[in-house]
Amino acid sequence: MITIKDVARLAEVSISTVSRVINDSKPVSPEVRRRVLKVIEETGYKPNDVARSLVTRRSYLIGVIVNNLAQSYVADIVRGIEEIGKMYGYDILLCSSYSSKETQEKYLQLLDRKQAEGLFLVGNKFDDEIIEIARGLNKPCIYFTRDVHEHMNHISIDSNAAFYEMTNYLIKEGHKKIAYVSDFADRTSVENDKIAGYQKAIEDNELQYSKMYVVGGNKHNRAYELGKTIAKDASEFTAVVCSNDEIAIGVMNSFFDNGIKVPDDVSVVGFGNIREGKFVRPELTTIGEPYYDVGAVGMRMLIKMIKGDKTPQGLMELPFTIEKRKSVKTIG
Amino acid sequence: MITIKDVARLAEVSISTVSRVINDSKPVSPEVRRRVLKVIEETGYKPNDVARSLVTRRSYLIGVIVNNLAQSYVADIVRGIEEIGKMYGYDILLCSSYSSKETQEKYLQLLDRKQAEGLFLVGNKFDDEIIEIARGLNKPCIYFTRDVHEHMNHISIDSNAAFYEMTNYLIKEGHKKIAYVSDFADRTSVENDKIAGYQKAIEDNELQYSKMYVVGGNKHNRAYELGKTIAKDASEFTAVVCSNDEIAIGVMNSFFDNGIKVPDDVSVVGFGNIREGKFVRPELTTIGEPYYDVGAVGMRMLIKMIKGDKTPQGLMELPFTIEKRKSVKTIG
DNA sequence: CTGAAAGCGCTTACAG
DNA sequence: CTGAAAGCGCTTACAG
Repeated sequence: MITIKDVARLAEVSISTVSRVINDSKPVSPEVRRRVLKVIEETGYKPNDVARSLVTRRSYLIGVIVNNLAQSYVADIVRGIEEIGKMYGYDILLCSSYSSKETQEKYLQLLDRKQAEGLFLVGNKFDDEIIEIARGLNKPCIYFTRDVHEHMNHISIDSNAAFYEMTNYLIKEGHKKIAYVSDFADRTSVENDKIAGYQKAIEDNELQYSKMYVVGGNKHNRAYELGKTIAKDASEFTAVVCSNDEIAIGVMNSFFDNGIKVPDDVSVVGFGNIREGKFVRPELTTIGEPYYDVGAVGMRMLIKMIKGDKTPQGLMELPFTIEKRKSVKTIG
Repeated sequence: MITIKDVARLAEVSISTVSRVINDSKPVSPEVRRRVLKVIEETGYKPNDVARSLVTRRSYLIGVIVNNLAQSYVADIVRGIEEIGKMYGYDILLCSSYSSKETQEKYLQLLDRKQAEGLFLVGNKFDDEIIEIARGLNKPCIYFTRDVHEHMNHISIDSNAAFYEMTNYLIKEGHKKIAYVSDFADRTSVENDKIAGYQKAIEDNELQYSKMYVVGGNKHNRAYELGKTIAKDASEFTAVVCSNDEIAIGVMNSFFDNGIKVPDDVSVVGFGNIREGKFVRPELTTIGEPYYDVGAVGMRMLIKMIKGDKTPQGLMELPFTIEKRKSVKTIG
């Protein structure tokens, strides 16, 4: 391995001078600069970032802890983080925890030891204990989740408004009997927001009907199973609003297999705009969160915080979109 | 920031001793060990991995360059890499290049400066020039791609055998007229393997019919467009073998929108077993590559190489599976 | 079992 | 504009 010392020796200058030309940190005479550059070129010397990091106390490493990279929205957020990071010279240390608290804690410690300058937690649920450990690290930290926590910088969309708007859209399309499918029995604050948005739309339009189902898990499979039950009630409503796209697709597939046609018999809408929603037939109408932007905006916030700006605390809300596709039918 | 020096001072020992108890590298008397541990506990001291890395010349960092993290198979491979890495204490520096040669090169340099101990390139296509730069880094490197390169450690499945077996499966189900949809006009060696496997099955069964389409791109959209053309010929065959799942789903969707029923009118099969294949209706019958294993096996190879084992060179083949689902019909 | 010292590859006052 | 020296936070022979 060739070091700054070798370059200095070969160029017949001090290592200070080599450092200066590498970093462009202080004036160096053209002649000397040329000599150093030539040696660097010839030897293929590359500065060792570990050594540099030790003295500058900068790692330019951002730790990203995700629950499951395979979820498409997670990949999109990570992409946003990464692209903005790249613009500012930050790199990503990726950690997938698969929702294991133990793994999350291990990674948090690791990121600390590796001198990560900032942290992202990306996923639906992080235990309060993990949040506390993360805070204890005393690093800039941003929390991407659908469940809001206090004391944390947080990026999200206004779920209440989103579900209000989506439900209103269904009503405008002529639907009067609209059911709702929730994810868990023990609701997160975000889920409560969603339900409240849905209910407000029902009430504002003076509709009577509103039926609620609970999946009791976020696996596609659970929604599929529940879908069989919902299918039996299908004559009671013309549309169903689902807490998220995974559920919506599970329900749609269950309908398909039980002879209920979407959207002819029942319209289905979701939330999240996951990639799969465009692959299923009919294509799923859903609420789009700007995941890439969530990552990008979060990264900008984080970089600001790393630079010492204390201002961007608290919650940041991004705009949502209603992705109108084929799973909703206009009723006469 | 609290350092090893602080701990040493507080515990009234030398920093050497502190280092020894942290790393369990040399015997330390129980009494002294207890004292040191107590101080560590009280101060919350955590070793600085950057400093440690500088002296040990170990970073325990593995650079992973992917083209697109949003592809589900990439996420699965990364998962395999990460989980095995975690077992051996290696961490992942994630770099998404989105197929940009410039970005790939930049990341390669970066990973070198960060002292990454090994490299993964994950994606369909990497330019030869990039491969050369990667090799020039002189680090253990593993290449995950569907296009085989010489001089590189490579993990894949036997595409030829996979397509042979899949086509035979269709024939056994009674299909006699089977078309093939290829991805690009300028074929990769893997694509040639696939086509050869398909053709061999046709020939071995003394079937006459074999029609070939070329998508000319790997976007779902392109396959959808081509699907319209294929739909017009639909009476000429009863099954179509697609080069990959993205194409298969594009074709299926095009069939759906053009009134061709899958599998009743035409059976469709793909390759890759991407997540979306289980979400579409009918569920896609496809060839499964064990992506998680690809990542895991690759990581084991890489770690071996890092440890100085020179043996695991060249190509490694993993078993494939035929995922029989709903997009194939048995013909009388 | 323990400590003093050298050194990993850099950056950065400081002095000239 | 340039160099000698100190130091970042550790590990590891070496000596005792």
